[in-house]
Amino acid sequence: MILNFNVENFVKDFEKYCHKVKKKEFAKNEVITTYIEKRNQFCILVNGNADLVRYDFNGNRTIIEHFSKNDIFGEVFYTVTTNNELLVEARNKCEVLIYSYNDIHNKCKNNCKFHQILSEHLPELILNKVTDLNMRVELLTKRSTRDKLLGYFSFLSKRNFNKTIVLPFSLTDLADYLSVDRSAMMREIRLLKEDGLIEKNGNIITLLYK
Amino acid sequence: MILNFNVENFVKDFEKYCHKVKKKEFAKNEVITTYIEKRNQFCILVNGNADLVRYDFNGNRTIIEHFSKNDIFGEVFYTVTTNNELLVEARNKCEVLIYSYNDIHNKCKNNCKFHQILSEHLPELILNKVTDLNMRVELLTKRSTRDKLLGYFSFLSKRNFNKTIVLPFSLTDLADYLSVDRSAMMREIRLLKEDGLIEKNGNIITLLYK
DNA sequence: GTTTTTCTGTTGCAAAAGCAACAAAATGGT
DNA sequence: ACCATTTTGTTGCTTTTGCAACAGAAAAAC
Repeated sequence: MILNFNVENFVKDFEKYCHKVKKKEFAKNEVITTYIEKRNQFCILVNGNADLVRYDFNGNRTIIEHFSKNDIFGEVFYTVTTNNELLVEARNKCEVLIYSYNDIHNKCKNNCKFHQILSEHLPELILNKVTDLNMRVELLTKRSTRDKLLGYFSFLSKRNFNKTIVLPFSLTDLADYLSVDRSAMMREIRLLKEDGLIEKNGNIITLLYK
Repeated sequence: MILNFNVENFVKDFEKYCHKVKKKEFAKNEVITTYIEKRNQFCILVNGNADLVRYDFNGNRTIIEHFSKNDIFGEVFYTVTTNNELLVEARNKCEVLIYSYNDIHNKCKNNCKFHQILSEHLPELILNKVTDLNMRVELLTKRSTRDKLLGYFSFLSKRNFNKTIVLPFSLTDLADYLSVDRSAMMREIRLLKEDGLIEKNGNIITLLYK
């Protein structure tokens, strides 16, 4: 996420600002929060990697969003419309700032700086989510696994101004993110290599076209 | 879209508020705006139906969003990440309020009421887009055409508190919205009927399960 | 009210994606 | 350094989806 709002600085001295905000640690695979109970949590991932994940009734797992350092998540950014479980799971050891709010739009009773800064930047933060979501819809509406892969690779490539990209998660997770079968995706990756469109070395991919 | 912000009243007296805002009419199939050129348009659909549509290189058409009376669209709500054409097309005769802004977050030089109200409600409006987008991701990540159909039907059913729903567009457009092949979708609808899960009469569908 | 166009519904066939299962490689934990 | 677990890569087979083509129904245009 690219922001004018400097999350890093904001997070650094959070204790100065508001004592209602807690920093918590999570081990790998721990559930950081769920989007089903209405606990109104707003979270900042200070360190580590986490995924917003949905499990459906058929046992399929879908990665809705992937979070890394300084990413922001919580129920403000996801008005739940689903019946399925929505969990944020720690991919590895995570440090998270958690703030439970009643109404994020209204000022904190203490009128503290944390909330002041937060509500000032909320539109910007939400607009960033919109950008991510639009990208995701863009990807998911592609008709074939091949186009989803190429679409995702070229998104990462453009964002980092580099034909060589490092996948932010495992191939197993990539399949869950693109919402396709893993083995079919592996087959397609092999065909992309055979067609000379990409080179692959572990989770490092180089685009050879254009 | 369900809003606290009363679009209808807001729109009614827009001339009082700001002379920079223009009302335009569009005939069926006319292009209302495109999201490629950076003209920074913010639009309110006063009357009619329109779709945000993408055409990809294979000629596939995807309906990204469907707009009806009082819906709001424009580039503020869609930070473009794509190479493809993104068009808003009038489905039938449309009346649209169009406002081209430099920076919607800053106040209008005239300090007019239009912009005051607009920027007050912008977070709310954007949050509504987020809800729509999350629903869309939810749908698109479903693995089969059947699940996409059932997911969409039950979304409409829940929203209107009714087991009987009226599809907001043609079956051809529904396929473009769910991002599946039309004939395959028709086949699946037939199977849903045969399995006794739905009843169908034109574009009126009744859910028979649960 | 007639013609033209779009939409619906269906089908046979081809292509793509999903499923299940397995071995090898890599990773993580202790 | 070892063992247990997860991930990668592959394959044969099945199921689902997409494509092309067409006829009838409905809607729009004139």
